[in-house]
Amino acid sequence: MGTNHTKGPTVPITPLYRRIADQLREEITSGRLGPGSRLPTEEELQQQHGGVSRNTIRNALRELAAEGLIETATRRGTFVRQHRTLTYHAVSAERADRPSSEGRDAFYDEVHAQGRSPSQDFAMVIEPADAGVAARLRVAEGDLVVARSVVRYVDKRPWSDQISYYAMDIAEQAGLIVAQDIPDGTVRAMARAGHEEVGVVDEITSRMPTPEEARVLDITAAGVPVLLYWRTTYSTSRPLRVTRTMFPADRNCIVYELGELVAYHEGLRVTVDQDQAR
Amino acid sequence: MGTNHTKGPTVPITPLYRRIADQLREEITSGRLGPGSRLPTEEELQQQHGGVSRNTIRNALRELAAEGLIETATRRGTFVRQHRTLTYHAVSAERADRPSSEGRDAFYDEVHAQGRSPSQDFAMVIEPADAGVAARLRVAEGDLVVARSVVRYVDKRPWSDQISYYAMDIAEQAGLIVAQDIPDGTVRAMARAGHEEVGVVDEITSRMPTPEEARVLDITAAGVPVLLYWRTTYSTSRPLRVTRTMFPADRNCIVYELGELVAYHEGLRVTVDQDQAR
DNA sequence: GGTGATTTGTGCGTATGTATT
DNA sequence: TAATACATACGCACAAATCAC
Repeated sequence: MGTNHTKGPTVPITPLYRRIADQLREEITSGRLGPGSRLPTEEELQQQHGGVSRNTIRNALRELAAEGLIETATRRGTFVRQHRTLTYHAVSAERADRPSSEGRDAFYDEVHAQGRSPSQDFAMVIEPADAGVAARLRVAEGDLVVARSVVRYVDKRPWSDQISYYAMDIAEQAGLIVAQDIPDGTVRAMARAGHEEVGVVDEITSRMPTPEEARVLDITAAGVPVLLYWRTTYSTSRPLRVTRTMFPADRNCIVYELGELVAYHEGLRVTVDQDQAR
Repeated sequence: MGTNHTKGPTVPITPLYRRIADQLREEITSGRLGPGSRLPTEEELQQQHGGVSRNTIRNALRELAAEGLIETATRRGTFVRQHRTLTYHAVSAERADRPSSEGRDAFYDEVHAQGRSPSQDFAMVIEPADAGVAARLRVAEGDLVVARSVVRYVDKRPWSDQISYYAMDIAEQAGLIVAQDIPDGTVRAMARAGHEEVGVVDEITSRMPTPEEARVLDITAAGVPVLLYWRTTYSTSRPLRVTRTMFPADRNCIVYELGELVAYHEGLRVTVDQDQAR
């Protein structure tokens, strides 16, 4: 009540909780608090900073969590996040002479090569095209399109959420309207029906996930964005496919390899973590 | 003080602040609260939800801010963020027969074409290579490399933060150790010195910015990640250049156009916003 | 395998500062 | 100048999850 602790009559140009956050951040980025190490408890932090209120400490911690630097676990404490298993998701540039099969084989190969176990959930629905899909597929908004979705897992952990859209006529001709995975790949199925992919346009951006997206991709920590990756493929005459893939950004990296890369492949394939650890 | 408000004896499976956030999110995503529109004040929200505490409302709002959905301004209120000027940053796939000049011309053309004014701050320093640069450039960590950095602006607003690294010997031969922009482009300068870029490896990822990065890129709102884009280029025998570019993710999109795209260019170039608005 | 202690999660209340209208 | 509305900071209480014994 009357406890006026006349402590800060000075003008704290930067707020208290932010100064505390700055101090902790420095501990982390400098390496004194390495990945996986535990921070002091909230109460300890209160005392270390001259008995500030718990809310102030929590504000500071929330700041760092939003930056993706730490994560908290009830009862266990607060920990420096480790951007561990930074398996990178390579997207090789598709070439006209080597069409991939919707990436499925590539995914399996990639994951198997790393000694981990891939799996996936598949679904097919027919639905009206929203604005984004309609514009890319060049159909009218609301036209029915075939949507084939795959959620991929590595060691039972969700890795990517992908959905591909096809115009009705092409889907019918290529036999894509089946509620199962197409072993051979939809790309080859379309090619057999006379629709060969000869060019692609990729759009890559990023944003924070919705709670639903975070749930699907098992993003538990705050401060982890998703990578949004749209691929539109074309035959010589029209768009064939629109694929929208969402990745948790802390576990993935999109890689393009273009041109002559003998010099690249000669050297050892270095998979440095992409500056995630700052 | 002894006001024990025996209000919630029930088990609120989802916390109160989260339910309030869910409700507000629905208002926004459904469009009832459009971009730019103002939310009720915190006090109004308290009343609308049966007189909950202000902290609870603020928790809900912080949730939405961290998702990039809203932003708050002292005294003015809380607003639905508008992912407005979604100018997209096109990165055309470089081809061996058409090397670009470090992107500078491309940037100027791109921005000018949209009737906006580009500008940039340039700097050159010689510094030891960190682990990421060293591995990509295939020099030893700590070896001195030439770093040429550019911060690009569109209408005086920061757009990207880019820094390119060159091995010392190549930089000397190509005359890159000058503290000015090279009008012709460093790529052509290297080519003249016998180091021609014939292949590139791009790595794209995303994370939340550090406060310093947010300051440089003028990212004021919470919940806005940055796109991290590494390009390593190769001659037939070795890595030539490592370029690290950082973009605010809410204003940028990286685009690749690969293969034959007559069908794409025939149709109007649709620049749909990339699902940023959900 | 339960019990208690620890630690974060949620929610309440209050006061004052600061920027803007 | 005054009022408004968000920002920061203090305090408290209890719940829930987990770890150690």
